[in-house]
Amino acid sequence: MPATPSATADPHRPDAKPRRRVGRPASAVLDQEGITAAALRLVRKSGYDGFTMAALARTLNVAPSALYNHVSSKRDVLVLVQDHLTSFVDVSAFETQPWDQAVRDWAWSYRDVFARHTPLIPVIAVLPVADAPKTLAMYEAVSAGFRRAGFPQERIIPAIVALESFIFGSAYDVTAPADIFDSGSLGAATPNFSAAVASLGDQGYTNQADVAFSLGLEALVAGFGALRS
Amino acid sequence: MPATPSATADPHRPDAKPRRRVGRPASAVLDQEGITAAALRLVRKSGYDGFTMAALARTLNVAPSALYNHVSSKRDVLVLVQDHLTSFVDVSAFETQPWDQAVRDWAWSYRDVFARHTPLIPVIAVLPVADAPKTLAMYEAVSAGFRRAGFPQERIIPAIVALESFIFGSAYDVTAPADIFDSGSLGAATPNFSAAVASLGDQGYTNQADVAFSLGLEALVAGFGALRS
DNA sequence: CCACTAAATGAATGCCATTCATTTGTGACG
DNA sequence: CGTCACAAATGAATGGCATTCATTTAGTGG
Repeated sequence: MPATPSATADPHRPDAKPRRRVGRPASAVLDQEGITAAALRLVRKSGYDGFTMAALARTLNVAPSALYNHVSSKRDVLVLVQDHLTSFVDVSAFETQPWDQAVRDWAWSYRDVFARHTPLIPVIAVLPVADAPKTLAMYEAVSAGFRRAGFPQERIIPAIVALESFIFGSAYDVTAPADIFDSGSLGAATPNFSAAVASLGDQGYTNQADVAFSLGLEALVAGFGALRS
Repeated sequence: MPATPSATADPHRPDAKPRRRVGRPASAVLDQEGITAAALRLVRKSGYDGFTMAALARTLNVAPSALYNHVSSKRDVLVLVQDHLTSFVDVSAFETQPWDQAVRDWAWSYRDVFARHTPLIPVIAVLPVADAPKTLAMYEAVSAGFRRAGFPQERIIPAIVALESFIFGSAYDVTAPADIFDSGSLGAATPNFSAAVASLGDQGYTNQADVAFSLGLEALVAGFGALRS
């Protein structure tokens, strides 16, 4: 039975000094699961700017170099976090709902999860699925839903990829500042754009991001729905 | 007449030593335009990994600290590069083609430009338009095209945002490795996904990215086209 | 003519990911 | 039961990075 990684960390006292003597400890302090959990906790608390290998090591009460016995790089840790987060994406609707509603539920859930983790998007987008088992499981659930809905085999992956691209791009929108469309002093030179922006009213940008996401998602669902046989 | 930034750099000889004496030079060596051009050249040659303030300074034959008289951070340089690149996006079809074809031409052009510059996407996606005049000009041209095509004012921005989200996400796909969907040893556990992947044949991934982009784009064009009055 | 400011240098600063030598414990093999 | 390979920790480098600051020099406005 491997030691639970929290066994040596005491969250009550902020002593935090790595008071462990040199050499292999009696029972292992670290493992990938513990590193992943600590990384996610750290990101939630300090954001991706505050997420450094040194800070991660500190929360685990360990020297930074110890991490490299379990992961080979910081990117490796991000991959672990990414895959873990993917398990929070809700694919259950593919079992319980008609195809179009299942896609909606999945897409919103997927966007919401990664809107809080946009620095992972460049990592996910080019990550081989073999390196991320939980992500692969999500694809399997979605693919199965598409097949049951009558999609021709060779359209399933392109449709999922297109949806995913839209989802990733939309995740960034959620985090954009509210005044992103204020043209400032240049507004006079862009009458059409400015008028279009003015017609939006002054809902928060998150809401605006939701409007755009909904609009695009409905178009994709409608367009792809027509492919079913 | 300000000095052209290439005047002091000799691309024939790789001497490269910043042999300039301390103190303000007779005529300014740097300006934002020159920095932007050099940054783009550097990125094309060395990629975003090789793009450091020190390397940029070296190509300009200048000490790194000199850059900070003209930009306030590395991010600032990236914003300059981003805005410059946006002027390469082709919006001319909005003047010459019917709306649907104009959107296609613009979207493909936009994707192709930023597929080679994906590290800029996190910057663009949350950048206020007021900080990027050429980007603003692109939005104006696109907005005008949508208005002329009969879009209701308040749908124009959401539609453009949705298209842009799809475009940014799709730009990442272009750069993904060819074997991104190989499930390796886990393939047995994901029959639906594996079958869908197998049905794709073995075209390169760039082509696969094009298939997905085309599929999604057509769905969005069709869906948004229905909004016109 | 003089003060101010702009634009360069070069020397720090502090942070970061990563590597390496070293120490110590564990488990497998003979 | 001993020893030997390996696993897992420490702590001290290493080299690179963006950025800052004091300093120097040169134009510019009053």
